[in-house]
Amino acid sequence: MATGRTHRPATRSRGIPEATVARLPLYLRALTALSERSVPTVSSEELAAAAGVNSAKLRKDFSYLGSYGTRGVGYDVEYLVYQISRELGLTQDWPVVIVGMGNLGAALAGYGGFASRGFRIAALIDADVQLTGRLIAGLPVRHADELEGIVEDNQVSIGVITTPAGAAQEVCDRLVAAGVTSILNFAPTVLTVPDGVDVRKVDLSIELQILAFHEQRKAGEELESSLTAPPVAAKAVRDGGRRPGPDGDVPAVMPA
Amino acid sequence: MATGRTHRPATRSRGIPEATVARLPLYLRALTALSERSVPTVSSEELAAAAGVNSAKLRKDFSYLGSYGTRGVGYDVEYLVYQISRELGLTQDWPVVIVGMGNLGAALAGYGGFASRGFRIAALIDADVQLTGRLIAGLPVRHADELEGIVEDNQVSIGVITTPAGAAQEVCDRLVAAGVTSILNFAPTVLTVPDGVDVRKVDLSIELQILAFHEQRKAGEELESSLTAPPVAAKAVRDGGRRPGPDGDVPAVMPA
DNA sequence: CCATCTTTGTGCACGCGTTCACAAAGACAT
DNA sequence: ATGTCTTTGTGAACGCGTGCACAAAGATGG
Ligand SMILES: NC(=O)c1ccc[n+]([C@@H]2O[C@H](COP(=O)([O-])OP(=O)(O)OC[C@H]3O[C@@H](n4cnc5c(N)ncnc54)[C@H](O)[C@@H]3O)[C@@H](O)[C@H]2O)c1
Ligand SMILES: NC(=O)c1ccc[n+]([C@@H]2O[C@H](COP(=O)([O-])OP(=O)(O)OC[C@H]3O[C@@H](n4cnc5c(N)ncnc54)[C@H](O)[C@@H]3O)[C@@H](O)[C@H]2O)c1
Repeated sequence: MATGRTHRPATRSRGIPEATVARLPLYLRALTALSERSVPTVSSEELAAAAGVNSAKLRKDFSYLGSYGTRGVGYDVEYLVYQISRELGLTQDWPVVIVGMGNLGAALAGYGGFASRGFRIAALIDADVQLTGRLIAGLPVRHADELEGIVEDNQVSIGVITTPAGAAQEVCDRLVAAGVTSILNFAPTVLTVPDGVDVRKVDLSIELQILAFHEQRKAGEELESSLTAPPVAAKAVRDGGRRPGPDGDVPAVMPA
Repeated sequence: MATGRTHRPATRSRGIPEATVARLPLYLRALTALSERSVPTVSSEELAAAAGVNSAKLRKDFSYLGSYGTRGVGYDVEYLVYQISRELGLTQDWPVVIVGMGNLGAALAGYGGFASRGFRIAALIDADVQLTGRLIAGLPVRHADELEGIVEDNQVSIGVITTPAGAAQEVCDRLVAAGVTSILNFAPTVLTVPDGVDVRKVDLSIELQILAFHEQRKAGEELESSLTAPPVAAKAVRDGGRRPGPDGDVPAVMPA
């Protein structure tokens, strides 16, 4: 997964561990699906399976929020959806600006998963005058000159950067100066920000490189074992035991 | 990140901690930039700053790879680029398929950061016959029926999934059955895969929710400190402090 | 009201990752 | 060579996150 993380050391926001916060959206997604199927209650075991985590971990995560379960029964789905939403701050609207309306920015602008969680696109911004005024996902692209005004007028506190790497720091600085305090950065650069500003990064290239590392390692082990062990058909190894392993694979959130 | 991470317990791949692996691409990026500026050597302090990490951490990370530095001088940039590239498996070509050529898939297909690291797009795949044959980033979209053949013919071991969530597990199963052992998933679903297959996920929505959480917390602290401090006009805080109050929410609806 | 059965909430131990702090290694000047 | 100065490489301590295992809570049935 993708993501890197900002430098947030022992902050332990209001007692909720960072690792737990990162999983809450996962639980919320699973719970929302259950809610849509009108399932009234769910056990930690079931929900954990749906979210792809260990049930003990899930229970401990929920315990940070409070005692919302009923022993012998499980958790009330609707209630939990509400509690987690509230904890994550999703009961309110978060105006967001996207800066850099190239391929990626346009894809994000049209992404439905945005609005469905209370993230409202306040504006799409680009420095290219050719793009100014053009409609993307129904919204007109605004010129970068208007950035400060847009952020201030709309009380935007979250900014998404999808400009080329070279422009990212400058855009970031302007966003922060205008009042943005949370940034989601897709440009492959390290952003420097003042204290109090959160930055999370998504870097596709890094994700692929991590996969490549493990891929290479797998190939290496294969080779090794086929040298040590009697030469089994390589093809069989490639197809290696494909059991529907219950390995709940969680992605990427590393402390920085 | 996008992070979180795979459940890779005591695997400690060849002694290199997972956290270190996740940072190697970061170092590589910084080193590549230095290389392009023809900088011959770099100290752990400088490189750490460029990569946005602690210098002790960087040195420890490198120590897992071997002793590539020179005391009193630093690290040889070119040599380190090569060593890290080799460790990550970037000295070879990795054929990749992208499945689901919608907005996001198209953006990824055109992304330059792909090829620049040895990730070669072997094929773009979509189930929509309307798209079949259409050129995206210079490559023709192939129909999903061809998936297995493409993967086998090109020895593809890395697959990228950018289909809607509902189709992701099925696509994943087919990729794995055809021989793919590493998957980068952009669909908001938990994928179940056999042992030996790595999955990393990138979820924009989760990233935004984590930002929202901290954003809310910041707003809460703001409010708190202005309540603890001499009673400034509460009204001013409500209206002036631009974020809508975090805790002034609806009272809890208790479950049965 | 009591017994039984299910499932939560958590104490505890363990391992990984981070960071500090410093000895040792080497470059460089004299 | 010898001394000084810089910077690496790592031992050690610490803190966070994870998962086991179980007591307690509460539902349910008789
Ligand atoms: N396309 C992908 O799949 C992908 C994947 C991962 C990361 N990224 C990164 O995301 C960023 C955007 O990628 P892309 O493919 O959309 O690039 P792109 O070139 O298509 O779009 C970049 C846009 O940013 C605009 N821009 C440039 N400078 C600006 C400024 N100062 N202020 C406002 N707008 C500015 C440009 O006009 C352009 O429209 C890049 O940093 C890229 O490395 C892209
Ligand atoms: N667009 C974004 O910015 C964004 C951001 C984060 C996550 N995502 C996720 O990425 C995925 C793709 O998003 P999108 O906006 O590109 O959606 P999209 O609807 O534009 O594209 C999806 C594509 O997948 C194809 N498809 C559907 N079923 C398929 C199958 N079985 N095999 C092959 N192809 C199939 C469709 O024909 C379509 O072209 C979604 O799961 C979305 O939730 C998107």
